[in-house]
Amino acid sequence: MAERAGLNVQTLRYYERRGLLAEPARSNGGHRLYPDGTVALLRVIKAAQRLGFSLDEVAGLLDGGHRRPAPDLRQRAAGKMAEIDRRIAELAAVRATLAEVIEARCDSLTDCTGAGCPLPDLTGEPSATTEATR
Amino acid sequence: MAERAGLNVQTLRYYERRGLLAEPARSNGGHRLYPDGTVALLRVIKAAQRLGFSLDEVAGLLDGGHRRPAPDLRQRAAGKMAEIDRRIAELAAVRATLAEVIEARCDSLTDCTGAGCPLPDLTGEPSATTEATR
DNA sequence: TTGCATCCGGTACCCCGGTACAGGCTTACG
DNA sequence: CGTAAGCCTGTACCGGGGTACCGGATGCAA
Repeated sequence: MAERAGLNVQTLRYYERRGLLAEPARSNGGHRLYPDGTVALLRVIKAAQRLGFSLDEVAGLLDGGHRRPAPDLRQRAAGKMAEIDRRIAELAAVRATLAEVIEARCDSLTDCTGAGCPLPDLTGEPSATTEATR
Repeated sequence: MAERAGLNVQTLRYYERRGLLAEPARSNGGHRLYPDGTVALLRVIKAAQRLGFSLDEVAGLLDGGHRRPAPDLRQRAAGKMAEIDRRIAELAAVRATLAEVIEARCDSLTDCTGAGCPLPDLTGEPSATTEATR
């Protein structure tokens, strides 16, 4: 199974523990007998992960989807998209600050000689300049 | 010290272990006596962290900055910016796919009835449709 | 001097998504 | 029937950034 799905055996068992895979039937000797469609299910799980859902969230999506025809997926996708937008915005802000650091030719975290170095602001330091400007 | 810097005491000791703070002098009884400027240093560390540097990277930046006048900071900031650009690009791709999922009105991860549902593609599933279209 | 807050070192635990290893049992193939 | 490959459970570990708890020692003020 693991081979067919391109996953580690331990990962399958991990998913089982996390509730993503139902406990499968067993052979007399105790070996897991996976039902048809398990490969497809695992691919769905990986796809959902790539969309930014955590394993717990994927478990919820799978459980919900089986019982109700629920518009849950759409709702959760929308929520996830908002979350991703927030993360993108954060990263964009960080990126902008890094650009300033580079542009100001900052040369040290602690004693930057560059003009317009944005580092003092970032530290929340109550500098003379900051005080004076308000 | 921890109180003045707004950090947990354990965090200070953790930074010491990680090499971000030099081992401070001790009182007779063994209590740490932090030198002046430690609050400022901790603020710098937090600022660098906000810029996306890991603790190891911050340690490197601090060490380097003390000895050489090195343009290291600029170089590393540029590298970090590229890294952040990559992460933003990944998130943008995920965001786009989520938008498709929402637009196609997908209702289930496993049995989506929406037209143009992008999920099959994501799973890497060798579907009949996919086969036919090439 | 006494009392209480705080610090000390050491160790263990948190989240997240897995991965590895040990020691033993089962299954499939020849 | 023998043997090797593969599975079984249980437990421990990875990385990153901390946090919590323990028993004991210290520091400072009244």
